[in-house]
Amino acid sequence: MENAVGHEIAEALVVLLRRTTRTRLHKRLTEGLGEALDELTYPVLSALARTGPRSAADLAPDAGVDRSGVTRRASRLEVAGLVRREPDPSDRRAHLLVLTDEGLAVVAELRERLADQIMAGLAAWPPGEAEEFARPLRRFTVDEPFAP
Amino acid sequence: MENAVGHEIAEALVVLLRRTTRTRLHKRLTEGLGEALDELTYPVLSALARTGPRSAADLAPDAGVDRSGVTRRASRLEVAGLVRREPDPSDRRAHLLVLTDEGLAVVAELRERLADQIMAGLAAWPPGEAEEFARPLRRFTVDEPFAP
DNA sequence: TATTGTTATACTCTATAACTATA
DNA sequence: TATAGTTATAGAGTATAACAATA
Repeated sequence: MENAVGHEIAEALVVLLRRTTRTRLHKRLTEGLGEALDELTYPVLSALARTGPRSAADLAPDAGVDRSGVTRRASRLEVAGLVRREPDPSDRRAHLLVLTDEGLAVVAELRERLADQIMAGLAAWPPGEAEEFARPLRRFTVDEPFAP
Repeated sequence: MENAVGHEIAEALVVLLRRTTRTRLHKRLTEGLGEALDELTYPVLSALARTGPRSAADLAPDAGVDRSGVTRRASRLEVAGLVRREPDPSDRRAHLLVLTDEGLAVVAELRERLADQIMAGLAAWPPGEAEEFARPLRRFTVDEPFAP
């Protein structure tokens, strides 16, 4: 077979990118953390934690929706007290979305859950293999796979 | 930091599982292969190629929708001539979804595209690293990550 | 004139619940 | 009675296009 490695990675990716993989993971992660937190609001919260306070327009590409989508999701998070809106000092048209203390705590909890979940799944792996896996996986995603 | 490896894999996964990653990939893969082929019908075609002829109910979990969703998507593929329905000899309630010759050709083309796309993105990697990455990635997905 | 956040509209896709036929 | 495929319905979420305010 030509390009066997490409095919092997491809097959794994198809499984990993299934819609149900994403949905299951997010459902499990956000379980019991309040109604505001689900598959839709999680990426907004997560992106905000990764990059710090940003406007909806800035956040949109990272959240995977357009700015109207960010508005809708952020409003749910705001009602739940996880996010607040602040005027942007450098642009009076814009608002900055900022994680509240409770929002920060929730993000920390989410990250712990995810990391634990993953390591639990890899518990049967030989020692050191997880580390060896993490490095190229990280590089693979940093290369912005399938970017436009 | 506690469980650093878990956190590292987690961060990479969050990026990889973004809705836009999935959408972009499928859009690029199915480009120019006819209107019937898109993000929705691709998983049906792909699962069918992986497992051989199956009923809609059987296929549903792999396609990530319920059986009514499989019916809708399979009907689009049938109109396009990529899939045909055959009576199930062992159960007269069921129909088997079968790839046509054209469907098989399209799947082969899709697989080539995906594998090429991936290897192109990894072209800058040191020799042998792609192979080292493929093995644990495959194991990771085979372990049914985040299964119920 | 362009871009901000927000909202209303039209559209797509889904799961649910029906339905008939068969196990 | 339960399960097959299919279809209609209701609900959720999106992008698009508007809007007023600011750049």
